[in-house]
Amino acid sequence: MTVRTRVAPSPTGDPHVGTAYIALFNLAFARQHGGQFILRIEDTDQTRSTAESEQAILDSLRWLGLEWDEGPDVGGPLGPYRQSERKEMYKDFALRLVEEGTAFLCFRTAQELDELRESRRADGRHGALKQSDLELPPAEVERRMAAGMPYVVRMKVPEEGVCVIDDMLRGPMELDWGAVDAQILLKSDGMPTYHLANVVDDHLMRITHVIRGEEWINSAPKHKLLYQYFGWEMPQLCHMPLLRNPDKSKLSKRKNPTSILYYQRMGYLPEALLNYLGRMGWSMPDEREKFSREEMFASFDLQRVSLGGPVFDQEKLSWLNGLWIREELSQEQFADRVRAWALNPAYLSQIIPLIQPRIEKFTDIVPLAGFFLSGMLPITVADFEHKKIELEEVRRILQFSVWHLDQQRQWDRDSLFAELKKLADGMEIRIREFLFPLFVAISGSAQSVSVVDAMAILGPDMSRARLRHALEVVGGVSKKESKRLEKEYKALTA
RNA sequence: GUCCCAUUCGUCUAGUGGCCCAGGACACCGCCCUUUCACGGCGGUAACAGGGGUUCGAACCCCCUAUGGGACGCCA
Repeated sequence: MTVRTRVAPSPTGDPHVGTAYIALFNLAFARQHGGQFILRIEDTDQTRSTAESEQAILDSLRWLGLEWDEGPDVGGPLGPYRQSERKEMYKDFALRLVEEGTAFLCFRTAQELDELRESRRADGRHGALKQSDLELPPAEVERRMAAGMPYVVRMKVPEEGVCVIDDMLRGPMELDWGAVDAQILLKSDGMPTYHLANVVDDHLMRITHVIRGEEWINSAPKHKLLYQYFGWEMPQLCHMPLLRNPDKSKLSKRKNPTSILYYQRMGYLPEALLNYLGRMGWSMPDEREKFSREEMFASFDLQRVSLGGPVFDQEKLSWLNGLWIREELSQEQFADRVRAWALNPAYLSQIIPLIQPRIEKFTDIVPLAGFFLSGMLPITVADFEHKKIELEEVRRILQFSVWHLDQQRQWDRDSLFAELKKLADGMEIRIREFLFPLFVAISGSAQSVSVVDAMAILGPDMSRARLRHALEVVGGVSKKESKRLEKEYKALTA
């Protein structure tokens, strides 16, 4: 038995807890059955992943105690799409379907596609585009081909009827073919889409079980059809519930820290975080709350997964982490863990250049740089008093910064400074005044080391969490106000 | 909008037709322990989304409604 999950690097490169969540259940299931667990990083688009972001995912999973097996070599877990012979392989598979008549070349332009979808919607039909919608007169095809216009390979999809997908937890699910697009298999740049790569790889790697997030249910019919077209056996599918924000929406960084790196920086033990993820939608037969990876694997039973999307509750995670710290660590181990957490050369060497020029004695270190070892800072609204900036303006600066930094992909000090400067200029606030609330939010004080350096060291999720926390401390932004500000912000950044 | 998936205390969950006027955990509240606080111990508030069936009997099976979420890309 071979179980696999696929992970996509997030655009910001942060390893997502949802990734670890799915990986955990794949691994548990595989280990329980003495099978292999294969991890693949999927990024045929190559817009998200960099060598660093891929490495960050692998490192984070390893930190959590999740391991994976090598399996049959189909490019390895990292960047198989960079290899040109792979690209050719997928192309060959796609063309094979074209020859067999289950896929076709499509010369439609992006604009035409928009119009087609628009008219379908206007008619009140399903939005899905089928082969019949996409067909062009033969003469037009010839003209476009002769003109060297780009084309894609699409799979043919039944116009109507239902497709039954068997889910290990949900049983048979009936999906309507009418809602399924004639899916693109090969993009005009010759790269496979996820759907094609997914099916081809799984087959080559002899995957027998796929455990993935619920968001994939709707593409299961495409996958099933591809298996049929190729004449391959399809793996068993299992769709796990999605982790949720406190407001029940899909866990997202705008509402909740999602990066494993954040929980690391926050001082959670990997065992505790993994334990907590294991409690999301799953329970031990004896309902105990605290259990190790090995204990979980020993009693694992996929049927005990409950399907309601669990809310990721940091408070309960903290309680569990406290349990692990108190009950599982000797004093020696405790010391080792703290060293590994932050009192290590790699972390300290980032901080030292910032504080060394500013202190007179070592006892100055904690007052000046203690915020590097803290979680949420104990700040109050009084800390934001400033002789030139009204509280209202503080709120505006913090809110704009939160929005702006949410979209920030590069998280080094120079890009951060450049972006914040741009924002300050747009708001017509002098940078030194603009930065004041950020200093308080990030470091807890207006007299501190460079705030952009601090943000770079603390990382995106910790920085964002502190800014959001600060925004709450100064009274938050009402819904009405938020709408008005958003308009203003959009005008600024447009 | 269309399709799909889900729905037990605020949150995580147990529960697969009688053991359930629903059990545990976090959070919250109270008491005890204690020179403070925390830890720990004890106790409390608090839920089967609603309506119809099926059945001697329903949190559990079926249907409808509601609510939440997800998916509808040359993203994954």
